Amino acid sequence: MGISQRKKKILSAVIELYIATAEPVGSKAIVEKSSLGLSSATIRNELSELTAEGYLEQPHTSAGRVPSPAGYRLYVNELMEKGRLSREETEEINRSLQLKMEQLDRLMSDIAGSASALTQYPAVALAEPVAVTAERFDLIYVDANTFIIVIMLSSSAVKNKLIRLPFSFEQGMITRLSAVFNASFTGLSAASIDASLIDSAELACGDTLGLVSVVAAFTIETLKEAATGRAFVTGASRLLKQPEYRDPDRASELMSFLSDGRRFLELPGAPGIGDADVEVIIGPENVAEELRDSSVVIARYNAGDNMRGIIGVVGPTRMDYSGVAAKLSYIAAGLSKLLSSQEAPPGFGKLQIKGDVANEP
Amino acid sequence: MGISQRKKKILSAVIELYIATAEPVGSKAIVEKSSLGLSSATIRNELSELTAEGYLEQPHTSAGRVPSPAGYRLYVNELMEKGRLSREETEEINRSLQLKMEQLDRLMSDIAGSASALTQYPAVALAEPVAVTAERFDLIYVDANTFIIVIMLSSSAVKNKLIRLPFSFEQGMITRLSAVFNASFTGLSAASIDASLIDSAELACGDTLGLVSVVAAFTIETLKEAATGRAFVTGASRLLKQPEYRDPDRASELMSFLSDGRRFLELPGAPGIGDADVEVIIGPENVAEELRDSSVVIARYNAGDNMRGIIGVVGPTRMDYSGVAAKLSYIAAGLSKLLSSQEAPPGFGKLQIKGDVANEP
DNA sequence: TTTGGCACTCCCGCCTTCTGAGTGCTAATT
DNA sequence: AATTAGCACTCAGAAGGCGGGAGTGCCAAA
Repeated sequence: MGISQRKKKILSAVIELYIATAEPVGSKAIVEKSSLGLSSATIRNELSELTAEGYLEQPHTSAGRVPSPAGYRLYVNELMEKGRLSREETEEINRSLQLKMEQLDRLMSDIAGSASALTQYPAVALAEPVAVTAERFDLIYVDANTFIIVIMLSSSAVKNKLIRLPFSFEQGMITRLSAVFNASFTGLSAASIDASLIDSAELACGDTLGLVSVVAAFTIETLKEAATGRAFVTGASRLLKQPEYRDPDRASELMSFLSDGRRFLELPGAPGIGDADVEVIIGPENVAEELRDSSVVIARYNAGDNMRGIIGVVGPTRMDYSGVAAKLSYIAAGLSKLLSSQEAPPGFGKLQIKGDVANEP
Repeated sequence: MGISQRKKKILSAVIELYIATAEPVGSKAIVEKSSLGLSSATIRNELSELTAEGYLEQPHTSAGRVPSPAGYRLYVNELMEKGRLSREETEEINRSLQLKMEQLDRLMSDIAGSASALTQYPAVALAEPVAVTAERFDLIYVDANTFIIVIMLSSSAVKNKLIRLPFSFEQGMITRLSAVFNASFTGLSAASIDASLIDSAELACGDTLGLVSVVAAFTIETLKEAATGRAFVTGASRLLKQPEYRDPDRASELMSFLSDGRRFLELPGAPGIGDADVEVIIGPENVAEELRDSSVVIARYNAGDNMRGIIGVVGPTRMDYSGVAAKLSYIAAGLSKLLSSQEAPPGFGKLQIKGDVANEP
């Protein structure tokens, strides 16, 4: 059973005022701000019904009203106008997306950084773990004690390591290693690389020095690493600027939660109504205890089948849902496009360069 | 002109009590705690002299005494016993140092993490920028649209990137590129790679597709990247647990400072008395405005000539200098050893592996 | 159904008082 | 001469009391 149109307007007004001021809003404030031609008394009646219905709360008898989680939920689901981004904001986002792609880590932390800067709330960027295998091995002989392992993963990421050993080996051995690894270690998960596989590879190469073990160890390490979600948190200090976190205990609790970014993987609970690209989780809806009186806005990004992840923003329940959602959604969309395009790009590389070099006369 | 032995003892007592309780210490507390057989009246006399000499401060007339920066300085320089680490602590440190070395980034952030966990203050790990050049190029042909750039730097770090282009090229071209880059791009700084160099390289390879530009751009990017200091900050939230940062404004100020880790590079000001391995910077001695009423303990680490850096801890001036200094110094020493040994290691690789594989039956 | 009016509630900021820890000084003791 | 006991004094912080004012709820009139 819905509520009247007028009530919805009033509820929106309360929420928007509260978002702006962080203070309980009274009937008078609504009359002044929202221009529906009603008197404060009428508003009061409606307010008290909205309170009875659970959409608003009263901190104490003679205070104004504050939205309840249910109120926010209604607002987010039905009432909120989709925020629009200003020209400057989209430009800002585009700029940070166009940043260097070299390291995924760096990109993600930049993204988290600009999400945080843009929303003025702490932000988290995380990559969900994905199963990968090694696609291709290249071993580069540098000198008698040194070689480089280069592994290309099924995700198209490339990892490498310089190995310098206290004993020497021949270039031919490295070539053989390379062939053997390409033949028998590709397409495997970390778990399926076991001692017997290593033994037979040693046999195949005629390796008595343990080189196979060295390469295998790096392979395992790399695969495991790739299969681990990574998280980047930025802007935690912005939390302290919000009045609701002036209580150091509260702030501290949330901060500790934030500082272990991986805990964010717990969050995206029941995939919302139709799995919208942006999800809003309000206060008590959160599974994590520490977030019970904070809200989270999450956007998913997608890069082919090889990578997917989340960017999220944390703030007080009184949060500018509309603006934050719009920004995150824009960022996530851009990120998806960018990451997919890396897989099969336009003239990206070339253009990028010309610019770079030109700036370096 | 020194001060009497007894005064020093009293000063130490004040500082240690204050470190422990965070509250101004009175004459009575000293009598109870430190067991020199004196009455509170005697202590009071001494206290008032120490105050006159500037080693102590009085928040207000009828409060106890609090150490002044000068007092802390004296304590750190002369009075403080070198903290000893417990068995558990050294083990903890060793464990985190033995962690995977794969990524320097990861290692550094782990180190910052354990420094912070151990001291219960926020910690920063940073690598000072070092000039590097490319030492060796390897280009790996993957398929007609794809190749991998592998660059070995003078720091022995290896960087790579997968390049996928919307047009095709031949394997021979990649081979030629590789030769040309090894011939003319090694030993150069980012700044000395310019358009004319690229043009002549294009000529030398017969490259009309812009492949040279792609590789050159990545080279420049990589060199610049390597020449940029990196910073990792962890445990900022622990700050909020300290009573002196219960004021959200103060906390917020310091947090913002911390969140830009690079600002730490400003810190190690005048290389202290004899450039000890651990440096303590007390309150107003800090150049950075935001740190004027916080203290910083810094330890340097060194890894050959290729890398050096700092790990540091930030806290209130009332900080357990002795313990923190001991821990940082231990970590820095371990880090130096570890990083140098990577350059010319023992059986490191092999042993590491056997263990790893064994754990994976 | 809406509105003006009015009594009522109760938080918040302000002021006052009170308490107790701690000081500084003086006089007595060793 | 150094140390100690004793005592008056200071002052921050807690506790309590007192309006002011924003806001409510209800009633009666439009």
